[in-house]
Amino acid sequence: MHRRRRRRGPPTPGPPATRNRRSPPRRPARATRDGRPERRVSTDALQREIARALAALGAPEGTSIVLERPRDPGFGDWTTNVAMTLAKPLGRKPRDIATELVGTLDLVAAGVARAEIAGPGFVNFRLDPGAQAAGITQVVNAPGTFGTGNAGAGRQVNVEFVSANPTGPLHAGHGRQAALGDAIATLLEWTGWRVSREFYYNDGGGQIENLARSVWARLAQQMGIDATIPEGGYNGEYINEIAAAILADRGSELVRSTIEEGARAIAAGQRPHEAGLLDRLRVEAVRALRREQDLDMQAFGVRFDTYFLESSLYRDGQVDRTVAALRKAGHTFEQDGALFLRTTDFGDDKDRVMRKSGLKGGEYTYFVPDVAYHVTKWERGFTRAINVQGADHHSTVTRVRAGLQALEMGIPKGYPDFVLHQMVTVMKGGEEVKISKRSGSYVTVRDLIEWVGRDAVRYFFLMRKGDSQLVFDVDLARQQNEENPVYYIQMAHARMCGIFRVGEVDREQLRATGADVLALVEPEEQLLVKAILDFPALVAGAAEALEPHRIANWLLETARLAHTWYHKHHVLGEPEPVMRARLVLARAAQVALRNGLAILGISAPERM
RNA sequence: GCGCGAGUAGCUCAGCUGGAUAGAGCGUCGGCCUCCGGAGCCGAAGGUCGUGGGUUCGAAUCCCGCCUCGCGCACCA
Repeated sequence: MHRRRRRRGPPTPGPPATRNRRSPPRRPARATRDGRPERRVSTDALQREIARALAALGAPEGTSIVLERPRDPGFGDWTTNVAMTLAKPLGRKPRDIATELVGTLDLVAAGVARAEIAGPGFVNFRLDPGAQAAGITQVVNAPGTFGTGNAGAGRQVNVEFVSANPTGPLHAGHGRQAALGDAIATLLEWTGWRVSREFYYNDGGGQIENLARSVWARLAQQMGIDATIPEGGYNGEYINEIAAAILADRGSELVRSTIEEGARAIAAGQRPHEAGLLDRLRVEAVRALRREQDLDMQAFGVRFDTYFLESSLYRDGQVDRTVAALRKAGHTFEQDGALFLRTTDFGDDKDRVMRKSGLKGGEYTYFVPDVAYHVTKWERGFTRAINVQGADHHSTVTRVRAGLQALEMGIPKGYPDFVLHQMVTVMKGGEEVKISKRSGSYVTVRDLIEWVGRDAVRYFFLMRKGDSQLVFDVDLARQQNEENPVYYIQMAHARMCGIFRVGEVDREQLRATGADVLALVEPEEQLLVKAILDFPALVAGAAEALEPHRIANWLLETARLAHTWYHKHHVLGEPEPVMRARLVLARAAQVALRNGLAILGISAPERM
């Protein structure tokens, strides 16, 4: 799919803004692996009581008690495997330990209705249905913060993504990266990190040179002069458009004569000596393409806090400083006229060239500014940095990290984090849309947005984990029915809103107490309640793993439960306590769906 | 050849960092329904989790070998 992409972005920094900051709910001392803020009250009590009972049983100090949701709801609301993990240390059978544990437990103090032993030694706990539902009152009472956490504790993190070369429009692969990077950034914001979204722009190097020469050739052709796109150049129609724009603007005789000379030089495989004109074309072309890419990202609803230019690294001496530091640290050597970095000292399988030999032009290779760039991230105070890239660039991972280690400036070994995603295939009209590198034709982000809309593009790029190759089914994405997962989820949200609209109840003003939801006893209601209450832990887990697809899956499942509930039970017109309880549930479901969609950058319409 | 990723139901994919009888959607088969807002709902069939070992109370999940597919392996970015 995407070939020579990646490598980063346009200008105008802005204040290192943070968005979507939410007040940080605290997390339990160490309840479950991921903490379940909304259930904290009940699990903390349960946790404490189990710890007390285990101590009485003679369990070793510091035995970790893991409370989990059983996969099968038939097993109860919470389960623990301590009896099995203690089997070895205590030298007893898991079920015997479990039996004694249950006998010692004070169920009332633990806040559970029932405890039972099952399978090889699980202890399952069932909460009172009313107590279970009580959790959702917190959702309606504090809808804005539902799902937020504070694992980040206000620390700074830099998320770099898209970072396309300014050599062409953004294609489907960039779209996946934009959706992924933006969602990861939002996930981190929701869990208490101060996030800066960054786009690194490779506005130097050989690719840009090829771009300038390609524009030159098209310009010449448009003026009726014989010229060909150079080897490694760009053939896309957009080059013609850029050339046409330049021509319309400055097609003077002077320009014409210089172009003629330049075209002859290029044809002879030489660099045109009218470097001034080539430089101008480069500037024009880069500016035009950056503007296009900006418009694409804007249409996609992605905003960056910082656009970082590779050229600035040269201009302000960061590249030279980095090279000097690497030499000083003693990990460089010269060979065959080139300067090498001994990256093999840091896990690379081969030493890498930093500065090309004179024969090859004597310039720095891309990886030097890359290292210099990451040094600036560190120096700008980002103790954590995440790079979202296509898997076709995974070879840079070791290289950049090795370069940072070689500097011996205290940057951690795994810095930065990398999130790599696999390729994208676009299906349309039942067949794969082939890309042609030669002709420069491929599916752009803008094409996709025009075909199916921003929301669907986002969802389809986020519904699979990054490790999997992704098939983007345009025909499915544009459907306006339940087969389309985006439509299905948004419809669930709209339905919840519809209840309030028809009932003429202001859902924003709705507040609840535990007593209000005691009537939520139907199985469909219990399932929906559970799914909603799982949301905060889900967000925490997805943020930690940097896996937004978990949110997408949860949304689909929760939407399903909401539809099921909606079809089976009525809200309006029911007796007062039931209607009241169901309104609370409808509101909680609406809030949970809305917040989940917000993390993925997808709108939550009130009606469809 | 080396590195990374993937291999789970007919198809597309989940599987929450080692748990109980491996799940969902679509498709197939059988039945029900027409209700705040739109054909939705219930059930069934369908699996040697690529494969062979190992680790342990317990493996789709962790380790090793092999097979298949994708991506990468530049003095390109």
